Amino acid sequence: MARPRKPLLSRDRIVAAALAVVDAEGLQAVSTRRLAAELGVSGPSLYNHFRTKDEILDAVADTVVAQVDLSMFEDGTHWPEALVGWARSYRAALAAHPNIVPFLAQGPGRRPAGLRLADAVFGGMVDAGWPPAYATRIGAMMRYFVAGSALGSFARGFVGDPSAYDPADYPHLGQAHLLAEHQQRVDEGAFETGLRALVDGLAVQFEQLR
Amino acid sequence: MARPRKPLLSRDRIVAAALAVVDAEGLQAVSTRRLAAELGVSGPSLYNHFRTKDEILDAVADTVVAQVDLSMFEDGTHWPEALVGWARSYRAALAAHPNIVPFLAQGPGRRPAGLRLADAVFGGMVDAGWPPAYATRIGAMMRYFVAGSALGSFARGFVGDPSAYDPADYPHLGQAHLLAEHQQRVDEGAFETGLRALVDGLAVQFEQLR
DNA sequence: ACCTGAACACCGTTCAAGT
DNA sequence: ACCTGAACACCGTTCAAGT
Repeated sequence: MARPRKPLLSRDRIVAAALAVVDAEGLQAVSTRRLAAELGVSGPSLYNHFRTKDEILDAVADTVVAQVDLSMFEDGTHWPEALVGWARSYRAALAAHPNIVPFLAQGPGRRPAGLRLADAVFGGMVDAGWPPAYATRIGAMMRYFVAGSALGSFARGFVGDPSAYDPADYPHLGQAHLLAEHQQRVDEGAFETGLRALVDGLAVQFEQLR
Repeated sequence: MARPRKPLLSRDRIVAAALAVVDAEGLQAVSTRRLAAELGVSGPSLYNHFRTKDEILDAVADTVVAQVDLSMFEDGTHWPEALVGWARSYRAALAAHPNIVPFLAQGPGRRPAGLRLADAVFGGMVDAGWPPAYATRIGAMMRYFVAGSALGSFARGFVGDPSAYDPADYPHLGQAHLLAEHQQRVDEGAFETGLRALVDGLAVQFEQLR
């Protein structure tokens, strides 16, 4: 076949195929040969569009982060509400593609969507009256919390079998086997409670700065 | 050589070798052949001690989590101080081996050290007067925050080169290139500020429950 | 029980060759 | 410029064979 007169591939098609595989089967299922097969080409073809496999995953991560709503930092919303709305949108974007999160949260993060996000939060907090050093820390701590919550379910860490928790070893985990059953409710409840606590706690510090 | 009269390997030796490779060169540098070479045996030998490579990494993750200090939940420390001390020890344990964190935070988490940790926090919060549903959420949110903070540096996400931040694209990132330089201070400051906010915010909720 | 080498079905990436 | 097949140096894991 050699070179077709119209390219068979594009960066967008490759990224879409990679995201589909990541979502359906996880990070480890993504291989250049697998993606190529999915796209009807041979393995090395991908290297005409990306320099490495990691660059493909970087682009996938970027499209996920690009889904995060940042409008609340520009429309005059008060900072506590802006932070809450943004964090929910941020978490929703990551939770929609949980398998890419470990890659996303590790990488160097100089991806455009990540920088736009950092820019918006920082600007929003400074405009609201936070000193720049605090605005930086707020962006960082929210990323810790959101990435951590999207990275792996807390509740899924517990098996549904009660016999897994010997009272001699784990005296307080008598009800832990119920967590798996209510995984989503537990994780969302923890996220909301933590978000509330973070923002309430920041309000305390904001007052002390006046 | 076949079977030696004294075993060449042990689970502990394999785990120690894996942790050393993870720390020195990252998760992707860990391969069964590489570990075997490091231990002076051939690749398949490892399968006499672990069923899969993931089981080896599970054991590595468990030894890291086992370093976390849980004593503050049993010695009568008031809950806000207990939470702060525990979170610092938790973060320190993970930050000492950042490369294992993505694996650790993702896994099913039915590792003994993880269960002991969950048991201690839950028991400590219930003893302090928190309703069980809240105690669960507190354990979960702290894990989100600590894992997220250990997973990847926030500050390292920014390049040290000022020209990377075109003011037209990122109007508020004019100083962002300084972050890389002060990476550790920035990440630790964000962790401490976030931890303070979380605990202060929880105190507000604790009052409302009375 | 615990080690070995050979083997299977994979990887990411490079490169010369084709149009 | 953009595709191909062949090739290189790797993987995780299984298995029969040895003591």
